[in-house]
Amino acid sequence: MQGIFIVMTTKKSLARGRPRGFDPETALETAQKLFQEKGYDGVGVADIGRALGITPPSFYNAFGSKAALFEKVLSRYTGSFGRFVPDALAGGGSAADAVERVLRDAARLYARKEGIAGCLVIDGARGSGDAEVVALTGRMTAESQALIAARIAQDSPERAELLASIVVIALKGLSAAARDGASEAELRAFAEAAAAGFRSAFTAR
Amino acid sequence: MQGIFIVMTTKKSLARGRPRGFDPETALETAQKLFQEKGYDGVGVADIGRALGITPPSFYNAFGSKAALFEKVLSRYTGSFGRFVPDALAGGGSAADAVERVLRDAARLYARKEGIAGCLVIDGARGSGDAEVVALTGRMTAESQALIAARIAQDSPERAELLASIVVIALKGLSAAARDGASEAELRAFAEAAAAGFRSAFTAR
DNA sequence: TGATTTATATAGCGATCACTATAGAAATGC
DNA sequence: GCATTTCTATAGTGATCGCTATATAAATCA
Repeated sequence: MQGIFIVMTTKKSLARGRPRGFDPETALETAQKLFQEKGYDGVGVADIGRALGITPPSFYNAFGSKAALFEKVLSRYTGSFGRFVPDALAGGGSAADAVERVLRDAARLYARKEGIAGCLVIDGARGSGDAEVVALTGRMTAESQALIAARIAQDSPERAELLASIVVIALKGLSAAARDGASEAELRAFAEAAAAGFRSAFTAR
Repeated sequence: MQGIFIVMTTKKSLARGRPRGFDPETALETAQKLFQEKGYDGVGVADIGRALGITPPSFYNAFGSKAALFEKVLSRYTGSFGRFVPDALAGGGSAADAVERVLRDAARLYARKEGIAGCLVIDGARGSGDAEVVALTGRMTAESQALIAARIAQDSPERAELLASIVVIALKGLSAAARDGASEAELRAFAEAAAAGFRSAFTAR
């Protein structure tokens, strides 16, 4: 009897002690919006607490630290919104076709919607004074770049690294421009041009 | 007699009072390096004072405020380093040729040299909590975009605005990537691809 | 020399930051 | 009922931020 319960409850705990007054998943969603609007340094723990209706001790009991919360938010982000990169790469056609899908999707997804614009991984910690979170987002960007390079390498193993860096620089331009208020039409126009430019670099030689 | 002196000395004053213990022009240069390394929010007045060997009262007596100093630094920046945009636009050939020069020069100039990378106007205040300096750099970026649009309009008046936004998004990508540590080879490869992409967008239709 | 002007340094202001010590509230196990 | 466990709020920690009040040092003018 007991064994069954133990197996079924390894996740949520047996609800001993006072229950939480807020939903951690909702909290991650709220924190993601805040981080994406104002950047890592622009969001204070007090801001998050106010948005969630909780006080600092509850925050630290649930998440450990501001940096740890940001890491959880980033993980959630790459698992949902950020899936468009591997998804676009997984489609058919040449590497140039795959890159074109990546850039077009980025233009569509990065465009401002309800106050949110750009990529949290690329720009969420940009300019932050916290070296730890800057390094974290840098590693995550490098991981996406590696995914892109791996796809390009299927068609052009020699120049995959350099060609992938071209795509990532374009994504950084799209994210920065979106955060600066560029319209979706402008982002789309750039994505088309960048895709054409990539195709010419990809085809050349 | 007095009138002549007044006209001749509106700038440097007649050296009444105790003279400055530091050179304001050198201070602007030092501050520019600091702002470009760490961004507006990343540089404290104490940092600048330490680098110049002066104390806060001297700083505020000379520059008024941190934001005012940043504005002076930006003005100095656009008059020297930032001249590459109007200079590249002023050359011959088509608008696509002019844009290609802009992008190539940006790749070369934005690449990290002595710890400095990217564009101070584009990224110097990115993510800052100071709305005033963010608005200032935004206006300055818009001015450069207007210059680019004006050149494109000579060849393609209908689509000049959208085409100019493509160029600025590319510049934002170059600046962000340079600050993230991209090599000059990567920046150049992107600039070539972006120039080719712009040419295809410019020629189309 | 003495008054005036300007720049300097010491010290500290109020605000904000991430974070925490302490204690009380709300659940379960026995 | 009572102990245990967990989450909660009040209040405040030390550090850092941009900036300044006060007083003094160093120059010129009369």
